[in-house]
Amino acid sequence: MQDTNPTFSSKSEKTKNRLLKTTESIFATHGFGGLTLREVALRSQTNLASAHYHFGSKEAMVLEMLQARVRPINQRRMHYLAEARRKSAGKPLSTKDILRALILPIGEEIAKCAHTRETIAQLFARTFTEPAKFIQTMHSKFFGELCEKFMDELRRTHPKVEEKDLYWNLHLSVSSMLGALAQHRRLKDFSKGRCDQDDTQDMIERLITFATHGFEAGILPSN
Amino acid sequence: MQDTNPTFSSKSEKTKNRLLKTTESIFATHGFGGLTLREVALRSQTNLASAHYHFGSKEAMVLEMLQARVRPINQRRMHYLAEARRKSAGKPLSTKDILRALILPIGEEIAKCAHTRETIAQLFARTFTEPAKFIQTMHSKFFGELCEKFMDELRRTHPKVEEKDLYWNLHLSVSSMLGALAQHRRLKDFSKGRCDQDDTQDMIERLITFATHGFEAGILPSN
DNA sequence: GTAAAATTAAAACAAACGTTTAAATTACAC
DNA sequence: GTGTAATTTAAACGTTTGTTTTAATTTTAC
Repeated sequence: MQDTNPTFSSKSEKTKNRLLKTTESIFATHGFGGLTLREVALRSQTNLASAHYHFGSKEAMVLEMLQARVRPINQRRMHYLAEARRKSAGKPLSTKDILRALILPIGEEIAKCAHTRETIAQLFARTFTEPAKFIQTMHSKFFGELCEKFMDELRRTHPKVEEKDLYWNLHLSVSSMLGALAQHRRLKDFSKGRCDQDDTQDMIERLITFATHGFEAGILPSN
Repeated sequence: MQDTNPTFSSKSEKTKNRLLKTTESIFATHGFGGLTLREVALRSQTNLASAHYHFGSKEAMVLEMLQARVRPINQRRMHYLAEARRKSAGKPLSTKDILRALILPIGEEIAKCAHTRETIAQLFARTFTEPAKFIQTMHSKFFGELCEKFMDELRRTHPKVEEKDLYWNLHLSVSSMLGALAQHRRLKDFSKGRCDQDDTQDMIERLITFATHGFEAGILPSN
C-alpha cells in the first residue's frame, strides 16, 4: 500500500489514461481488494472523485483496464490460429502450432510494455485468480468462446482422442501458462538469481515446449 | 460475502477449531481481503471478538490455518522422496518419481477433506497468489527449503543438465500444479460437464504425467 | 468574448472493517 | 461449594473504504 512509485504518468497525458495505467500497476501487485481509489488518485496525480467521473465506479474502472489488455491478446490468438491454418493448407495443425497461438501473444504483450515487464505477468494471472465476482464474469465471457475455437482445432488435430482428454490437457496447458505467469517472481527467489527471469522470449519458448509435450503425453492411451 | 453456508461447524467442537475451519472455507473462496471477521464469527457461531482472543489478529488466524494445511503436505512430500530413495537403492530417481512426491500429497490432502473438496484446491492455489505480504513471507519460508531438497534430487537424476534448466522446469511443474488447482472450477465451466472434475485421483495422475513429460522435454538440448 | 459544457477539486457521507474494552458467563482446581 | 482463571459476549472506537455532493476551474463552441 505504501509503494511510492510515481507510476511515471506525466500530467501531459489525458486523465483517463493516467488513471488506467495507475490502476493497472496497483491491481497487478495488490489485487482488486488492495487497490484503493485514494492511492490511484495520488499516483496518477488526479483527484479522488475523477475515477467516478470517468468510469462510474471502482469496479467499472478495473474492468475497463482489464478488457483493454485482454482483448488485443485474444485477437492475436485468433490471428495466429488463422495464419497457421492458412499455411497448413487444409491439413490439421500440430499440437505445438495450436499451443503456440495460445501462448505467444501473452509474451508479445509482455514484451511491449517495457516499463512494467515484471508486474504485467502478475496482471494476467490475477485475472484468473481474483475472487471478485465481476472479474470472473468477464473472464467467462472472454474465454468461453476462445476456448471453443481452440477445442475445434484440437479436435481436428486429434480426431481419435476422447473429448474429455482434450479438455483436461487444454486445461493443464492454460494452467501451466497462468501459473508460470503468476509465480514469475518465485523463480527469481528460489533460483537465487540463477535464472534470467527477464528474458520473456526464453520464458515463452520454455512454456510452449513444456505445454506441448505435457499435452501430447496426456492424450496417449497408456501412461 | 453472502453465502449462507452454515459451514457445518457444530457447537460441540472447540471454538478454536470452528474458527479455523470457517476461516479456511471463506479464505478459499474470497481470499484474505474478502474474509471478514464478522462473517467468520457468524458462520462459526462465535463472537466477533473471539478471533482476537484465540489468535490475536486476523492475520495470525489466517496464518495458523494455512500452516496447519501446508505443514503435513510438505512432510508427506519429504516422506515420499525418502521412500523413493530407499527403494532405488542408491540409483538416481526418475523424474516421474520426484514429481510424484511433489504432487501426490496435494491429492491426498484434497481427498481427505470430503466436504470441502471443491474449495480446498483453491485454498492451496490462493496461498501462492495472495497479494498480502505476510502470506508471501510464510510461503517463502515453507517452500524455500523444500525447493532445495527437490533440486538436490533433480541434480542427482540429471547431472549433465544445466542448473538454469532444472530451475525453470521445476518452476513450470509447480506452476502447472498450482494453476490446475486454482483453475479447477474453470474446467467444469468450459467443458460443460464433460469432465469429471471431482475425480481427484484422476486429476493427480494427469498432472503427474503432464508435468513429467513437460519437464523432460524442457531439459533436452534441442527443441 | 461569452455562455455552455466538460472536467477537476475539496469536502462530507454512510457503511464496513479490524480492534479494543469491559462486563458476563463458564470451566475447573481445591 | 467457593474462588480463580479461562472463555464468551456485547458494545463501542477509530480508520478506511467507495461514493456522493457541491463548488471551482478549464475547455469548447459559436
